[in-house]
Amino acid sequence: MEKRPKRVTHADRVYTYLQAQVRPVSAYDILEDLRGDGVTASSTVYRALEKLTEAGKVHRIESLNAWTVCRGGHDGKTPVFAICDDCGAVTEHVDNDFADSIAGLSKRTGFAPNHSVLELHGRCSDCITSAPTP
Amino acid sequence: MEKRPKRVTHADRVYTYLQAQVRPVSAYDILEDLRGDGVTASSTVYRALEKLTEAGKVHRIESLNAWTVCRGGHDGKTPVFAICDDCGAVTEHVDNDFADSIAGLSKRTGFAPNHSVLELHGRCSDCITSAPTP
DNA sequence: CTCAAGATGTAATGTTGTAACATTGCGTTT
DNA sequence: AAACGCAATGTTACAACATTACATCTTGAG
Repeated sequence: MEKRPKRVTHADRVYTYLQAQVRPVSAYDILEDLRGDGVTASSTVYRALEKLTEAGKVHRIESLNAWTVCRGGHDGKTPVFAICDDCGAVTEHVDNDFADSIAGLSKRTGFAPNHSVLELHGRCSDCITSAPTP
Repeated sequence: MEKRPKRVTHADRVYTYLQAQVRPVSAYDILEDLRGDGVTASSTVYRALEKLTEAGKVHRIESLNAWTVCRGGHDGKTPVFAICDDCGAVTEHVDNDFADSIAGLSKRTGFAPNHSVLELHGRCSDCITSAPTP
């Protein structure tokens, strides 16, 4: 007797797709790649991304206009993204130092942070190793 | 021997305009407001913004797709922006804690940061005071 | 079964940003 | 003055990203 599965929504498909990606992808990339699965409109993709973001399952990388699955395992803590401008790799970090920095600035200024965008651009260790700067 | 003044460019006009704004504005807002001064194309605005950004005179707020004049006085240090989602006010901070956090993450992971996007969204102290959360 | 809520489709539109190439203004060189 | 070089600007078109309004379909609760 198998349990009747909930219907598979496009949000599920988008999530599965994002899990398979090694880099952030744009909403329109998602659309193109999921057309074969019946996703035909950008609005559907954005609705899926909105739900997944609310659920904390995906993140938007503001400085790339792109989306990535959450690989952080952070519990409400702010993720920090390290973005390699050479190879495009993005790693997600949960970092208490940053959390403390935010708390400190908040305390000093009276600003009450709600959601933070922390995105570091540079070169990942792999790219540095394979092609050191002259 | 007097130094010949360079001609007034649209980049100068954009800079002056941005200095007069209390919040970040979009490139197309700039375009609309400077039409009377002969700025007629988005490309001109973007070229101006690119130059000013390279010169460190303006910043792009990634999470708002908007631009603001530099009010930080940081010397190559990464600015942190606190963005009030209620009133739209944005304050720029130079914060050594954040710089240390970046350095720490870099050391631990081997990632070499080049440019960082640090944008905190929340409520500013003014908005908190005038309408405390229930 | 029926209905309400949610999911999706459709189509249009809005917003942001860039590319490619022509033209202009102005100082320097000849 | 004429020719030249170069940066700034204009023009046009388009790419990329995102939202909106409304119609239709699906599903689970009652």
